[in-house]
Amino acid sequence: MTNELDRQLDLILRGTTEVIQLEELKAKLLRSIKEQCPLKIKAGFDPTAPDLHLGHTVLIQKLKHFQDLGHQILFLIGDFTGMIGDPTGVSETRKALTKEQVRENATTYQRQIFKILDPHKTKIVFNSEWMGPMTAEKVVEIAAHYRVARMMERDDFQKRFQEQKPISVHEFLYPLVQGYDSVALEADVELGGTDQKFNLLVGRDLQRDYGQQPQVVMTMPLLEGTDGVRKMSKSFGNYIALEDRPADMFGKLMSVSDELMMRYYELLTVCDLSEVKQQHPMEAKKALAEQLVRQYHGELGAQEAKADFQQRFQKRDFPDQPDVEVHLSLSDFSQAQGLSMPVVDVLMRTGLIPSKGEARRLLAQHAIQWDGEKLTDPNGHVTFEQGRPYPVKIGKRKFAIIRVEP
RNA sequence: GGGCAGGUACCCAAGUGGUCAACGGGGGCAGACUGUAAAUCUGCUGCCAUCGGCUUCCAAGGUUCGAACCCUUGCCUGCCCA
Repeated sequence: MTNELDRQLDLILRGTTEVIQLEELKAKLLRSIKEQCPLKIKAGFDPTAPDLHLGHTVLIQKLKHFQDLGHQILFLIGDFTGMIGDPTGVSETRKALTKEQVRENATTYQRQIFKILDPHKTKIVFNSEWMGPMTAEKVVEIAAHYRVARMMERDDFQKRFQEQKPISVHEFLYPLVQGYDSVALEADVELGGTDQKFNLLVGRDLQRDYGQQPQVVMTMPLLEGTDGVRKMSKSFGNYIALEDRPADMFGKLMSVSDELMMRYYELLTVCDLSEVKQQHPMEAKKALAEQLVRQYHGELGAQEAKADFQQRFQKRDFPDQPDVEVHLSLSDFSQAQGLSMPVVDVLMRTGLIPSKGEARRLLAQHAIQWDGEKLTDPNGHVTFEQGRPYPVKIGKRKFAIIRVEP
């Protein structure tokens, strides 16, 4: 039995930042083994961001570990919490999600997480289930379980308070609701990023107050985004989404610094790090990109992405698949000019450039290659031959084909 | 309820009557260099345009030849006092 405990602990503790309390975890595991009763493992997710990225997978992989060990995964979608709003200060008015949207987002979640988790063994729950019908009386009662001073212990509250930035009352409700979710689910363990530590701990306190065994809290490191500095997040734009096109995913992974690559290896794979270090960094990076793309897009996607990458960037060739193909017709040209058009207009037609000003800039900066030749005149024109495809390269990474149809 | 401070481009942040499409930093984009590395260096970074024009500095009014800058009201945020 101790063997089984060690075996489980080994996998569970891999990569975790902190476990509160380790002894409690051991006790729970032991009991679970003895009584053959799986532990309830809870992790909460925001319903407004069904666009999962690699940062989320650190946590999901950990859930997977628990799942493989036979425990019950509770994948909580915080639809109720999501309807109130998000606790990041400078928010605009957020639209309440409709039931349909929530259901839709849930489907999107499933599509993504089931690339990692086993759908048959994963229970998806919504906190609106118990929070929705809750009376105001009950809410007040829950709120009475927690003190403002303790609330203010939370880092970001404290920081914002000191910086004289706004904190809304409902933001205090956030940790409370999240904590109450643990009560409602009778969670044994809750997983979260290190930034969630405070919220996770509130769950422990509330469970204790409600006469339950407090959950064990496990925090996972936050994965740095592609900038290598800030945590991966959609709002920073430094993320690699699970549903990024294979080529994009591959490309984003390749442009990451060597240092960050090691971090990704550490948190996203089970590869032996010392072996990785033996390789040439570029080879190692390609292997990483290939491995991750394969996980989310399959073998074929991985191979295509790799080939596309090598062609586009390593050989600097025009890719087999341009980003867009533009078809012009004779009516796009004025009769007086024949088949000639200002370059700026042509570039706009690709939709790959936000404004004509941007197009001029790119021209002035020698970033436009037309049919194999650099164009540098912002006021220049190009002339077409009917039916012939013209390859255009915009900057380093955008490719288009333009053709005049009869 | 009262007093005070503040709301400027994607973010931070200068500017406080004309020389402001608005200093600087971050971010982004591009070029050089490369392993599409990262780091670094350089340039660009409201929109349209050949000069030049057009729409911006929370919102709406107002003063003025002229306002991001002054006045009024409103909205928003923080602090202090009750």
